[in-house]
Formats: sequence, C-alpha cells, structure tokens
Amino acid sequence: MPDFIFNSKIYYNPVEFAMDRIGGTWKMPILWRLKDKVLRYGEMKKDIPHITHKMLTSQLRELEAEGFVTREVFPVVPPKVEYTITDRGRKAITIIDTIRNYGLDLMKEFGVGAENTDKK
Amino acid sequence: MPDFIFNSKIYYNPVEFAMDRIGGTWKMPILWRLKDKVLRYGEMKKDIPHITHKMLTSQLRELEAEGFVTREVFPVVPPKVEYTITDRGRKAITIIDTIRNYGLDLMKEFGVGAENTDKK
DNA sequence: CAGTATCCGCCGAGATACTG
DNA sequence: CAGTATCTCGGCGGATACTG
Repeated sequence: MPDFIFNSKIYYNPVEFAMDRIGGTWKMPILWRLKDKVLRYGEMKKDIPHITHKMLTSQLRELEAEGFVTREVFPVVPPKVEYTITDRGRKAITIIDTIRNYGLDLMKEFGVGAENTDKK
Repeated sequence: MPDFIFNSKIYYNPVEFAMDRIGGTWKMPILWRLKDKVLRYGEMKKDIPHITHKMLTSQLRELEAEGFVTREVFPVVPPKVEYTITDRGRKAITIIDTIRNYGLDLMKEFGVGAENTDKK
C-alpha cells in the first residue's frame, strides 16, 4: 500500500491527503462562505459563528498557500482585504456539499436536529 | 445552520457531525476493508498498514457503538471475533469513495506519486 | 480593519505491558 | 487470538495582547 510523502508528512491513503487540505474545524465553513461571493476578512469573521481571529487568519493562509482561495489587499486606510474562491476551491465545494448532506442524513438517523439542544 | 449537541459535545455544522462519526485517521480505512467481506480482528490488523493494536480496537468499538459495524464473538479457543459492515456502514462507503477519488484528483494536481493506492 | 505573537489545554494517536 | 490499561507526545485550536 501506497504510503507517500508530501511536505515532509507521510500519508497512508488519498482520504488523509484530501482531509489534510480541506479538513479541520474551519476550512470547509470558510470555503462554503466563499462559494458564490467575494468576502472581506471582517465579513467572514461576522459570518462564521465561533471562529476566532487567529483561526480565521491561519486557515485562510493555508487555503491560500494551497490554491483554494486568493487574497487581494487594497492599499487603503483602513485596510481592506478580499478573499475569492479559486477553481480548485470550487471543486472542493462539491465534496463539501456531499459530506454536508451525508451529515444531515446521519443527524436524522441519530435523532439530532438543530432545535434539539438536549444532551443525550 | 445553528449549533446542536450530541453526546455532550457541541457541533457547529453537519460536516463536523459526519466527520466525528467516520473521520479520524482509521475509521475510513477500517470501513473500507469491510465493504465487501467479513473480517476477523487479526485479518484486519494484518491488512491495515501501520495501525496499532490499540487504535484498531478502540475505533472498532466506536464504529460498533454507532452502528456502522457489528461484532460477533465465537466462544472458541483461541478466541475468534468477526466484524461485519451494516447498512449504515455501507452508506458511509459511498462517501468514503467520493472523498477518496477527490483525494486522488488532488494528489495529481499537487504532483504527488499516485501509482498505487488503497486496495480494491 | 486586518494581521502577528504568545501561552496553554485538550485530545487523537503511538508505544508498551499485561490478561483470559 | 483478541482485548484492556497506562504513559506519553504533538498539534489543533482557544484566549489574549499588541501593531500599522
């Protein structure tokens, strides 16, 4: 079986590789927001509940470094920075949508809903 | 999408929920192995490279507890235990397949050696 | 407004030892 | 053969403070 190395990290299968690119707590929520619109940093910050300043910045940096989003800085005062999804990012949206729908199915099966705040 | 709680843990979106069920380093490789055959513990251990005894056991316990696999113990000496995928597990296979193919695409884009991959 | 820089707790995961 | 029980470590992600 095909172990392989990317950026000094060893992977055991393609799923791991994919999840290292678009997984984690915040990358999918971020890409999801950008799927049909350009957003400024502050707009995303307001739009994504619970995300911290540090995580939003670091995750955007990684997504940019790996070509899922582009970052454009406008030299104005106060600063303005816009983030746009790329073609590669758009391909990810397809997968995110699949996983998201699967998650919704599972939630139904497990009897959890958005209104259900009961611990179980 | 509002927050919700399951098993005393808070989730921010359906993707997180799905990934908590079938994510992590080992659950998908395990389910993948069971997709078209019943396997004994030792067979899986041999079949999944790098997995440790502890992780295989604990991940199988979780998958069983959440209905993705069933566990059958045969009261013989030496012990024999068989694991079988359930309908819920089979549904997960669909998603795993999607993510896996996406991972292969990404690997190509990033120029990662993709000669051989997971098994069948 | 957008972005760094620290400090730190938690949890997934590996190594190892022991059991029926 | 299959399964527990500890100990340990690294890294993700949160809290907070400071900057142009």
